[in-house]
Amino acid sequence: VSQAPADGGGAKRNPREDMIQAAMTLFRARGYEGVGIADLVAASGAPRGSIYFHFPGGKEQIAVEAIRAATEMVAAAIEAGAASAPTLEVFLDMVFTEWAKVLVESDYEKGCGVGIITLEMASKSDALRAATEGTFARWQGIVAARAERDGLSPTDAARLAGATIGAVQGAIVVARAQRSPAPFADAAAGVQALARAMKGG
Amino acid sequence: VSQAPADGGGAKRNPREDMIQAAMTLFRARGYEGVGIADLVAASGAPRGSIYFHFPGGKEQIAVEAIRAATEMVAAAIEAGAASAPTLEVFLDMVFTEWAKVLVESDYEKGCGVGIITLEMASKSDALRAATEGTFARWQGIVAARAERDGLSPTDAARLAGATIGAVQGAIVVARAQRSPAPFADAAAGVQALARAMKGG
Amino acid sequence: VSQAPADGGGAKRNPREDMIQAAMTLFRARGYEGVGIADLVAASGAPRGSIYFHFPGGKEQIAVEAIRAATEMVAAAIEAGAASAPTLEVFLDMVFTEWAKVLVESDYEKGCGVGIITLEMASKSDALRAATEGTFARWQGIVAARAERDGLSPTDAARLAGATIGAVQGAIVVARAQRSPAPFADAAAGVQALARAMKGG
Amino acid sequence: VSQAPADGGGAKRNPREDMIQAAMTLFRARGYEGVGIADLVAASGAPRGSIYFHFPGGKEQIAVEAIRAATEMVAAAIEAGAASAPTLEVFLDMVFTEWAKVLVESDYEKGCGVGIITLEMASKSDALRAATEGTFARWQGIVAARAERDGLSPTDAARLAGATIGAVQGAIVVARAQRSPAPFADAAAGVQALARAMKGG
DNA sequence: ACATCCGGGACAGCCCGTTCAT
DNA sequence: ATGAACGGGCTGTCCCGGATGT
Repeated sequence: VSQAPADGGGAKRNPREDMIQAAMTLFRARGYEGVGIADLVAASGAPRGSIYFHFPGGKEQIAVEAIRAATEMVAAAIEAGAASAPTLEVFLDMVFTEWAKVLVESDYEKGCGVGIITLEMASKSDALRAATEGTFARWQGIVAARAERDGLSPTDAARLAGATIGAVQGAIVVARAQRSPAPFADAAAGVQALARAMKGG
Repeated sequence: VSQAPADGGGAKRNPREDMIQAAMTLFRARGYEGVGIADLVAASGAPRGSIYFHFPGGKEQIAVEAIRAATEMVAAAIEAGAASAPTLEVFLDMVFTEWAKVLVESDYEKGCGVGIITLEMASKSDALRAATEGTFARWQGIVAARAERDGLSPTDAARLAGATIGAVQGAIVVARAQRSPAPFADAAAGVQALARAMKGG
Repeated sequence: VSQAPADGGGAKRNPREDMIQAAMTLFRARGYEGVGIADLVAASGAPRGSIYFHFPGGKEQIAVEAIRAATEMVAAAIEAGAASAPTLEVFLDMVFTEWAKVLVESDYEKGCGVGIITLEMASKSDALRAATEGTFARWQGIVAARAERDGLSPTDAARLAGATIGAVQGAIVVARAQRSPAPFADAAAGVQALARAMKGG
Repeated sequence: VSQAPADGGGAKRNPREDMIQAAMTLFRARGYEGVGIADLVAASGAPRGSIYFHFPGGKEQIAVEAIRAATEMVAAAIEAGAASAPTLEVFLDMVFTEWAKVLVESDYEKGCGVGIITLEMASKSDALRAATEGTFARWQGIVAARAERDGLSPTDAARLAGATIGAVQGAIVVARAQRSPAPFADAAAGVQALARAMKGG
């Protein structure tokens, strides 16, 4: 990244970073077990031989780093929304709308890589489970902070944020099964009702 | 196993049924790709040689039938709750509480087999995706019917039911990541707020 | 084996047996680590897909069974020599002479598979080490029995047999390094001297 | 490490020498194929990148130099024994006793690196085979010289020395298989009988 | 109808010995 | 003299058919 001063824009960058990007993309669609190292190599264009130089921990380490990257990428998007939205309700709507758009525009192939890795691997690899744990806590914290900004108590804000993060994950599951964005609207309704109740009460 | 009506004394039942039961159990914990045919054979005690006699469609067919069996098993539990609960709010609480109990008592190993298969396989096998689609619609229908019984309009009932089913799936994801039942409480709060708003409005 | 009634003599037999035979041959020349599963498949003509049906323990199990087969094959040869030789000294000479012939005729490629596996794997796999332990004890027992038949005490016979088995293994090592049968002559001289001393004493 | 003459305080010595020492140690226990470059780097602490600067011939060259170093190290020990022992018989006993001690004290992990490389690589690399050839000739020469000093003819001395070197190699093999020092006693008996016969004759 | 042995490629993740840019 | 990077090959295991009984 640093030593590419005059790069038109389409050239290859760090093979290590390419691998993580490819992992994020493929895990989102096909899960951890459904993606092989060979797929990651093919998708990233990274050289096969240096995988275990960059990632001595193997596929699991790649996934951990992909989870971290995805965590920050999504966190940045949520934070941008939280900063730009005039009210909490608008912000929450943005969250569900944006996720629905991701699903629809990818023809329901792109889900949440962290969610799928959680379900597949939580019982098998504690390293992966721990990585996913941090992800949801991170996202929840951003939502809670925005909620507090609108006057909610820390307790209420945490609860609302937990409901939001969970509702998104669930909507992704049902939306992919039904090939429909409707679950996001349903989920948004629940979270919005909670937000209103907390504000009104 | 539990509803065996007149079995002389612990003898083997239908090997076909045993396989489906084993598949349900294993898929819930480790996902579709994480469970091999050998695991199913070992867990079910079914004869290895006749798998492709009973299930010509192979592993995918086993999963489809396991999804159908799980769909009906969970549907029966939800219907029992819907019939016994005095109010919609109590019923909704029961749903989240029961699911939380499943997670906690299995040390967060048992999730929802349909949810995990959805995320893993929706992009790969339309047969599996279609099976999961029916599952969520079925469960949602039961919840919606109970909501209508409490006076909600069909439109509101469907939305509330959709929020409920999605919130459960999402809570499972986050609960497994965090090894905590808290996400179910958060999710319940959102759904309850929506139910109250619909009743009050 | 059973369903090949009218087989001229050169046709394929049990693929399991073929694999073990190939393993014996290849391990003798190149050692355990120097021979891959692919080599065994190529040399034996056995089907690749059923290796782990016949040998669930993998390469190690193949080696254990190859060691057992080699043990018995050599034991049979030693026993034949022990039975046919008129005196202990003639028998001992036969042992060294026969082994020297194996080395020379194979251009010093064929050694003792058990010896090489011992040196390579004794510190890594106790299953393999234990298999080799039995091999040398078995061979030593045959030699000792022949020595007792010539009047040696059990103590002397065991010692002489131990010296013989060890001397053969050592002669194989040095002969392969020097591409010469001379080490067998030297080794035989030592063992013969011991036999004579025991008889004379 | 031990003979470091004027080293300020435990600092690193020649990385080239460290690599050879590590190779000797590891090859003795696990063989040539069983030791990887990474193991050598880890055990020696030498920088990974400069291996092919110091050893352009790669792993094979490292092994050749390790063989040469081991040859001289053992030769020095044998020569010391030959010089100090009052008689040929005492000297021979020392050889077997010392080797037995090496095996026992290392829990049968340390063998003769030259012997194992011979068996593994004689058919694959003539460079390695040739190196091992010189080793055994060197050791044999020292033993023969000591035997001549006790009055044996050059012919007898060479034969006795050959028997000795071979018997040691063989005893190492059997001792590692059986986790017992007994093979050294058996081997010593044979060689001692030969020495006595030659002297007496 | 039902069960079994065996066969069949393909590919999984991992690690090897080696070389390049500096 | 070296950290970074590389192509190839390792063992193990996958899901799945034929051939063969019973």
